[in-house]
Amino acid sequence: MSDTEGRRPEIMEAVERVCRERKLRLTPVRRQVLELLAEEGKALGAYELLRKIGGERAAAYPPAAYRALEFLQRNGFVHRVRDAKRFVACSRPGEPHDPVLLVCGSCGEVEELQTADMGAIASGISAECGGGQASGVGPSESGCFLETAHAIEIVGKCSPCSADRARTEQAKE
Amino acid sequence: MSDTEGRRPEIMEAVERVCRERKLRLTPVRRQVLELLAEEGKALGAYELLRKIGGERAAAYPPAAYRALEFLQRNGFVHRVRDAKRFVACSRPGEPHDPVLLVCGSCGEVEELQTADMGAIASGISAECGGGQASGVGPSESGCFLETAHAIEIVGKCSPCSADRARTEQAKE
DNA sequence: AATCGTTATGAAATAATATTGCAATTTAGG
DNA sequence: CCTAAATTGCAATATTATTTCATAACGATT
Repeated sequence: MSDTEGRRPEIMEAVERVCRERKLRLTPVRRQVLELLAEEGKALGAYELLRKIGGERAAAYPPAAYRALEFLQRNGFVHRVRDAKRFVACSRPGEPHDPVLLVCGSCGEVEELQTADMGAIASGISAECGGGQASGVGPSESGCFLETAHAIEIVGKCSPCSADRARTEQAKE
Repeated sequence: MSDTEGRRPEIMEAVERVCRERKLRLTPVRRQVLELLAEEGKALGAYELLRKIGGERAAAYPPAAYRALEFLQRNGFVHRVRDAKRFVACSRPGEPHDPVLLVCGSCGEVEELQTADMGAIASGISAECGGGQASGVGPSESGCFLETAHAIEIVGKCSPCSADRARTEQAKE
């Protein structure tokens, strides 16, 4: 179902290695947030994480979660899913990449596509879109927007939800 | 700068026509919200709109804005920019399309690319991403996620902001 | 024109998400 | 040990968004 489901040990190990290499401080809070995300294998909200971390007590202290998440994002261990207002463990921590996130508008499931070449995707999109409609876009332009893209979110409907809907529609008849 | 800047009359006319055709009720609040967005030609937040609509009075009544925006979105007259928590007038109201939004992470400027074929973009992306990394993705799969995509947001950096940064970096030297 | 079901609006309250500012502590490095 | 930088604790607050219930407007049909 998820990219990281059941991969907690693998992910934690990779992140620890990267932190050693880059001399990053994977403090207890940061580690715990990442563990929770890797364990769940799905996108969680900041307040969900807070509740899991410290029960009633920590729930009153949002900045703890946001700060840990900020660190994890900055270093590519976690991606922010803006559409769903959630955060998800990166499925390939340490291998720097710009994420392409598929967000299911029905169930909130997030899937992460891997690419090292955002530029190629960008070219594909701007070619498909004609390129002439929006100014300053497209690989041929200087200062091209897409060449500097750093995050893509696609909202749609995942396979299970599509199936659910098909079943529902059928039931109506 | 923006897709809709200075196009308010044109946009309003198109929307009014579509509403007549489809027997949609473009009530005063809905019209006003759309006019504001078309006039500004950029993405605005719900509370910004509230303040512009009714001053202090309406600022205390969020649902008015959200309900109008919901109607406008549902009918394709406005797009929601989730990343920026803003809303922007559609540059081609009435021509149904799935939007591809380019959001500048620095200044919040939103540009709308036009495409009638989200599927082609999706194919491009999943081909570029290998398709094998994420399960259930890619045109070859049944129940493919991307074929049902209905919104794409790309966060990056617009040309002016890229230029700004270049200048700043230069100044540092 | 009266009725009726649907759709839209008014209003208060509250939920959910996110940030700011400052003080205290911890850490890494010299 | 000492210092500068990074991190954490904590309170308060800002911002965005939704829920609930009651009232009002619309429009199709009689």
